[in-house]
Amino acid sequence: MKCKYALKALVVLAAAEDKMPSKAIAKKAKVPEKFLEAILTELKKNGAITSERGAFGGHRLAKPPAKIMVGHIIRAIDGMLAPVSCASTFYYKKCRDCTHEEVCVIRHAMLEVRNQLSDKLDGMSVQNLLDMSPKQKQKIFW
Amino acid sequence: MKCKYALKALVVLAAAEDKMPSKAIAKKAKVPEKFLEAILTELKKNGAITSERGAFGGHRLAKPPAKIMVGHIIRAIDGMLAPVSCASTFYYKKCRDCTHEEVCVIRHAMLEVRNQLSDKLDGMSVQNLLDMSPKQKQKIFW
DNA sequence: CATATTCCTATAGACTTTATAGGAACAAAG
DNA sequence: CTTTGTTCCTATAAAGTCTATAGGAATATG
Repeated sequence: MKCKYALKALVVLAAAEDKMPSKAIAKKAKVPEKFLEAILTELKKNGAITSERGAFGGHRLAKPPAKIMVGHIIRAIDGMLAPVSCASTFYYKKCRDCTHEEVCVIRHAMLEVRNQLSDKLDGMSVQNLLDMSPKQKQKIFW
Repeated sequence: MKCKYALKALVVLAAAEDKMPSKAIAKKAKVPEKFLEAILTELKKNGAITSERGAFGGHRLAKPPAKIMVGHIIRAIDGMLAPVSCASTFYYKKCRDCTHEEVCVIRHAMLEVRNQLSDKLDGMSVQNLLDMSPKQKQKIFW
């Protein structure tokens, strides 16, 4: 959910013409307000969005939506893409239950899975998401 | 872990020449005994293995390892492959936060992901896992 | 009957998920 | 300088999932 909410928020921001307060994003994205606040903070830390405080403050994308990659966001919010930590590039960690990692058949298999997954996810941008929406005036994304 | 343990148990059984008691599998696979017991029960329900009770009982594969698919096992143990339930084929469930599923951009994107994932995982058998192990007498899989 | 095993049920600690609540810090407008 | 609308920060918490552990009933063999 958290990850999904993050992506929804980014799509809303990508479609918006100006900065938006979290309340407005929450409404458009149908995400619990306070929960979204925390997510936006994470997205900011991650460099995907920027924010302005105070009255008439709000959030906006930090870069063009075509440069914000879904894989990057998922890693920031959810953690590793790989099914097992020993097959992760960005969150590598040794397994307790395998001693000969070089020959571990589970690891080899899961490396293949993780590579395919990251190819897909790192090649998919927020702009791509936006483009999946059918062309119409009243934008409904979900 | 659970899923990984299940796959490890299946690889051990695939490499074995005869039925094996759970204790022996646990040792070879380096999986907690009692936990493995529960997993083997699930694998049996799923049709991947058969078992015999009593002294000299044990577990064996229910079919040739080339016909036991990793995707099938993961679904049985972990549940859906899809990142979101609305994009799952076998575990479909409507999201609360999306009303127009047909146009939902998140769902469309995650459908692509789940399709690639299931192609990979449903095309990978326990035999394939076994074949990833380097050829040598003393079989060490992990 | 003794032994080795699967099978079944219950329990439990730690962690993750999915939030909610309350208020401090900040910025703009009147 | 007060009001209003924000972000930002910290704490709390209910529910669920994960990762087992424990104990023993049922079953099969010799």
